[in-house]
Amino acid sequence: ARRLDPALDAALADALALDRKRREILSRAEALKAERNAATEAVAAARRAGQPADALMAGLRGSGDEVKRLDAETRDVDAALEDLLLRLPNVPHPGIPDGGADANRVVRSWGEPPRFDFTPKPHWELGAALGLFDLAAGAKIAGSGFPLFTGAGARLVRALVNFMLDLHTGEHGYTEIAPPYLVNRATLTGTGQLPKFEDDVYASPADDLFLIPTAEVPVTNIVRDEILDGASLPLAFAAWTPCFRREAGAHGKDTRGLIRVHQFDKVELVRITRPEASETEHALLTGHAEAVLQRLGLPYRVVELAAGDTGFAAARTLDLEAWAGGVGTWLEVSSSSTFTDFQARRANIRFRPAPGARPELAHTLNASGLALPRTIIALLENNQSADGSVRIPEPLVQFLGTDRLVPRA
RNA sequence: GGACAGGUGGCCGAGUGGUUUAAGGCGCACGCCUGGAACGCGUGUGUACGUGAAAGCGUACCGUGGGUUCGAAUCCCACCCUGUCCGCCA
Repeated sequence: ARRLDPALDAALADALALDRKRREILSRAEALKAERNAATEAVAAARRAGQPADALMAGLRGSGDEVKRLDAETRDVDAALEDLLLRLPNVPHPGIPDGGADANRVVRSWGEPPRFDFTPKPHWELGAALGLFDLAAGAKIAGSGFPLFTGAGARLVRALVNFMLDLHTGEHGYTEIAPPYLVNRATLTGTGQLPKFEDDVYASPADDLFLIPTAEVPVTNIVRDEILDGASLPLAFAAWTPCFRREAGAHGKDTRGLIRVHQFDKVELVRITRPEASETEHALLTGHAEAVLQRLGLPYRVVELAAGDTGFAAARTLDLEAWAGGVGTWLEVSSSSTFTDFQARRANIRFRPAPGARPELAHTLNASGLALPRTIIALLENNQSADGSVRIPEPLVQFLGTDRLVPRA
């Protein structure tokens, strides 16, 4: 109800009805199987005793048909119920605001948006003059929204990736992962993209594989169908991957330059935790993403999403929005979410709290740390000078080999 | 892509239609033994669903999904994965 979607109530009612039906059929099937097992055992006992069992066997002929019919019915109901349940979103965290995107609230901000004594340029103009990317070439090769970075721009991508990975693995304690970029259905179902959002991901139908929209997908699924040792938690993984998103219907507004693209690089942070730790883990995780912005000296604000603006799988999401001084807007460069046990239930991710104790569902969390194109936008636009050159933040200098990008003659 | 061999509990490994309640071993837990330990001996050792207040009872699970049968870890079919060799290839 907090998601303001009346269809949810109907779906819940359907699910409850299906569950009742399933239990009823299952009870009948199991009672029949218990009978059959006893009868079968009688046949075995007779044969062991050397007595003829033909009469017993003849009497049982055809008795499995009803079991088979009930099993088939159970399968059908199970499939219908599962499909329904897989399309239900997570329950919003009780602490977040009701309402849609207009109810989002800024919880804190860091840094000061730069003031310019000239008219700042948007990143697509800066990038063209600096020779950092060639969007026309990308469009020719693949299509609109597939950026092609060149020269120092390509090296800037590599520099950011190296800086972020070194920070998260070296100082924040993450284990680096280099995962597959194509994944199967079970994996995408585990993190919540399937079955509901199949239209949003690129696919290779001949193989029934999908290009990852985020490293969250392969990395969270590392522990799918596992029972983890409670003492090993929390798990913390950092992964740099390209991300592929169809962004169907997103053309037009806010898509200029690198703002919204079909392929982009991102460093992703994933944490697998005990349920009771997930709220403090969420704060810790968000801080790890914020550290990237702070080291780069990029002003940002932290926005807590209202229930109606929170994604399908998340219970609570904090967006990090960096100020972009050229286009003059806040750009989402990271989304830090706790999924409570939503993904863990779908992906069957459990842990044993203590030796010998029953397994429990873990909690999963992830945050971008960070997405590259918008970080590059903020970096270029905020650090520009009147002459079109761009100052490079100190942490990137060693990776980029220069502290200033200068327009080509 | 082709050929062959495999996939059994936390691990190793036996098991070709019903004495399987998955042998045996390792590991782990508890107990006995000991001044304490090792050794030895004994007991126990999964997951999910249904039912029940609970104890318990029932059902399913030997890569996955179907099938044959009164009955399947075992027989049949399809698929997935691993290994070895061949082919192709960065």
